[in-house]
Amino acid sequence: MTGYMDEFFDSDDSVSIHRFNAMLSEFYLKNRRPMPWRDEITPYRVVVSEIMLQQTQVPRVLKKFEEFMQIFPDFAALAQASLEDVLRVWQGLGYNRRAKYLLQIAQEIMNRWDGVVPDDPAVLQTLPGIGAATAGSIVVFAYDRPVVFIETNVRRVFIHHFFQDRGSVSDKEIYPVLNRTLDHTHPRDWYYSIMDYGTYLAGAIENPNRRSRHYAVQSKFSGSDREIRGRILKILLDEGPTAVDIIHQKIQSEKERTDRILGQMIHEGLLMRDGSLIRFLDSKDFFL
DNA sequence: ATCCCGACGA
DNA sequence: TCGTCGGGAT
Repeated sequence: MTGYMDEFFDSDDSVSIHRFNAMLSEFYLKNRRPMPWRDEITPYRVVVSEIMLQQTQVPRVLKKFEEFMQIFPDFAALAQASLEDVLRVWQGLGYNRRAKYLLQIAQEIMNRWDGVVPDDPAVLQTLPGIGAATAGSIVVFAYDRPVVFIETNVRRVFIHHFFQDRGSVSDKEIYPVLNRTLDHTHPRDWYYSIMDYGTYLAGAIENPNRRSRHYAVQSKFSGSDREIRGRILKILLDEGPTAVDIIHQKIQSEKERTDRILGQMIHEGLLMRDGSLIRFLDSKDFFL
């Protein structure tokens, strides 16, 4: 059934894929980055690290991870923590919604999954704050199973090597190549090597992800709502429940703007009004 | 000043 | 599909 050209391209692919994987493993042999969630692997440590790594670079996560593990050593401990406790440890990692997602994940793992992290990406994606990329990475890194997922390093490496002279490369195009390249015998190490090589590439050449169809530049932080949200969070962590007037005073922005931002944070389930005070939700306020 | 980065809700 | 969400490094 296969014509001459099909066979030609198939064998050509095999060769380039084989070379690529040989290059990867050679790179990894010399440049493997030690990380606490790689060197002592448990499903809990994998879940926590992957949520932290969603939008935060490795060096910043490295500084927080051990502290987080000391304070919340397992799902049981985390599931019983207050949102305020988790947010306090989370300080500095950014995107604070993730701290709440992580707390909810721990509660759901304990109560619905008997304390066991599901090994099915589709199931993991039903948990809050876990999308396709994180679901795949959890299954790969916790259970060493060959699941295909795309995140920034995968994207960077594959665009660089397999879409050399292309622009606007979509993830849809990357999936089939990734699927054929993935090492099904040692998927965990294979993905580790992709992560390390991708990070190396980021420093060595212009970011190939600029040629991804999904690449986007984010608005600047200084003067943004995000900055004010961060400051509101810090006030509440330092002062405890605080009157809206006091928050207005400390934030020093237009009242309407501060109110709008407070309203969003309440809407997201991070904060709540308690009489005239603003405070963090108690776990019982959102417990399943 | 610019760069980076996955999930979610509209 | 697009806008939003932090904060540190460079």
